[in-house]
Amino acid sequence: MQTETDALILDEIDRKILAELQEDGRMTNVELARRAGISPPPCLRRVRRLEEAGYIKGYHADTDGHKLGWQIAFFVVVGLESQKLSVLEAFEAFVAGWPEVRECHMIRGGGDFLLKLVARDAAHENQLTQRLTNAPTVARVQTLQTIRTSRALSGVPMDRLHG
Amino acid sequence: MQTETDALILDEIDRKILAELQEDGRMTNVELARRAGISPPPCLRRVRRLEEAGYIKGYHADTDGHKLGWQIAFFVVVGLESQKLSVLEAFEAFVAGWPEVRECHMIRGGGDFLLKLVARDAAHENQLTQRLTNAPTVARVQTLQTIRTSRALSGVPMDRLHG
DNA sequence: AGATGAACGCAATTATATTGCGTGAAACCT
DNA sequence: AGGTTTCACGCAATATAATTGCGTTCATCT
Repeated sequence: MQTETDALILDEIDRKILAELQEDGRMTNVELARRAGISPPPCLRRVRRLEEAGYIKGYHADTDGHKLGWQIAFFVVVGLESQKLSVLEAFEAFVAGWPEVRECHMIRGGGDFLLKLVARDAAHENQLTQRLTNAPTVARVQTLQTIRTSRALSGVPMDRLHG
Repeated sequence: MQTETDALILDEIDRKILAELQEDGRMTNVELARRAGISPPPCLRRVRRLEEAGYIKGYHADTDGHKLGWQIAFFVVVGLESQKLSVLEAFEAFVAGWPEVRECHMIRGGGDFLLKLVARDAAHENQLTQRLTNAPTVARVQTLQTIRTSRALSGVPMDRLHG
């Protein structure tokens, strides 16, 4: 789950395991083995191997943000005044301290970031947006507020892929 | 994990459980109970209750897309020609069939979507972008390609929140 | 005070995870 | 070809964990 070593050669069974765990990360190994068509011990060994090689980075419960009081999810495209690495990294470090920032992607072209944030309500969202706008080195802020999400799949497609 | 009924009153222990499972969704109930400060049976009952009430929507393995051959992750802001509900829903249905589309968010303002996609390589990315550009009712396409992701947290902040 | 309901924890049971080991198939020499 | 090494499998045994049943406690309500 952590060591992140080198590349493995994955076969059909490994892909099936990855697909199943991507779908239901809490499935028992017995059930997983049944679906993969092998017995539990080798199935568990494969899972461990995938974890140790970094193909599986972790497991997470998918919680309902709305029910937990986070009414708003929004994306922000942030443009910085500089493309210098030190400035980019400073910005990443700046938002790293905000619990509301759930994702931070550096975007091609230099000096731009796409953030995903959550907020408890509109006032909170405004506060966060303002904080970004007023942040040092931030030149431009574009907010994309989510109205509804029709799809939110975890991971990657697990069909027809190489090893 | 499915029934999605009404709202619950969550206490400190529930929040701790949610926080822990958000962080490590495959933790054993014994360990979870230890961290939550209660014994395993009531801990399991709480987890079931959270699942059944929809606070936990599922569990997923977090796989390494890059290692699995999905070299590129990118976001696309799509503008449609119309804001009519039928058109919006048709677009959602259109992309719902693409395995490369991992997220589809309708954005405030009407007629806009933010998609997250993965692609095996640059050619594949171009193909996907072209397919979107040429899609019926699509008026505008803006691609935001991810260079690197410094943060990708699942779920929501679990501190200082209400029930 | 007595009744009611909710949540706990213990103890017992059932199921799962994990380890050790022998076996067979395929790849690899020589 | 024959011998050897490697690798993954599955069985069987053991260690852990999940789950259930039940009695107790505590807070609330009447």
